[in-house]
Amino acid sequence: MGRTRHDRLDCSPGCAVEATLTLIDGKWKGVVLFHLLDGTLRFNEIRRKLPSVTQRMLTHQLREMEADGLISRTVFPQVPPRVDYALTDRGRSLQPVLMALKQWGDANADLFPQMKPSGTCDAA
Amino acid sequence: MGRTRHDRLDCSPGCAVEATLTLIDGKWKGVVLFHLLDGTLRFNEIRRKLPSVTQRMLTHQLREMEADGLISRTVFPQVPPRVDYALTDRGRSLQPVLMALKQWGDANADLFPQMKPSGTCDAA
DNA sequence: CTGTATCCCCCCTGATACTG
DNA sequence: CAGTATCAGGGGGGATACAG
Repeated sequence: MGRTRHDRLDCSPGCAVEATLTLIDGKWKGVVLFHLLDGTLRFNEIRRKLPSVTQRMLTHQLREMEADGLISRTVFPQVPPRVDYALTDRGRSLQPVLMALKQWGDANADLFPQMKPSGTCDAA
Repeated sequence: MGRTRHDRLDCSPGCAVEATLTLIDGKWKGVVLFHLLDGTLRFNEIRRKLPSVTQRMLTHQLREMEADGLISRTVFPQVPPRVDYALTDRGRSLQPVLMALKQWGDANADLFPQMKPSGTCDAA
């Protein structure tokens, strides 16, 4: 079945915290969602924004987020193929969470020596 | 060295999102931080709040959060031993992030069938 | 009470090649 | 362009026993 990823949930008052985390952790998910806040993106457009993600992993993470109802996947029957990814309403509702994560990360950039200051990135 | 956990960081405009996630994902970290918002806790007090965490994992996660400067660890040289865990200023600054995660989780509880409504948990 | 130490397994993740 | 298939490795995580 499809819900095995959420088995880590126990039931304590803070379980909703972990529940949300199970949806957005996993390598790249947070960044992908963040970029989709700006609008629909094609597969390779997302790929270009994540310099070191592999094709296999990106596909996998996108499929999981689709299964969780966070993003939508639209296939255009063309040659060459075209697939658009966009946030669903539920995915977009994560915006406050994503912005909180980003703001904290920027404010504590000293913890992440390999993270360049916001705005100086290669994908900017 | 101690920073290998953060190797997943690439440099794209959303990298701060992933950066923050590397600190609070990992099983139980989010919930532990959430509970520590209410005040200092002893090792076994935390353990009681996480019904299914193993001793080994809890120790490990606590050590990582300590290394990341999110929590402080105070050892009282007593028999039996006593160890207090508390949020550092940096850890407490995660409050907006943690609350955003919790609010979203509660608002989307339908995604997590095994999560009982907030307030009905065994540890309440 | 608060941990370490040891063993072990599964899955996440990567590398590479192939396909419609 | 947008994937899938396959092989392989490393580490996250669990169970259990032991220690100060």
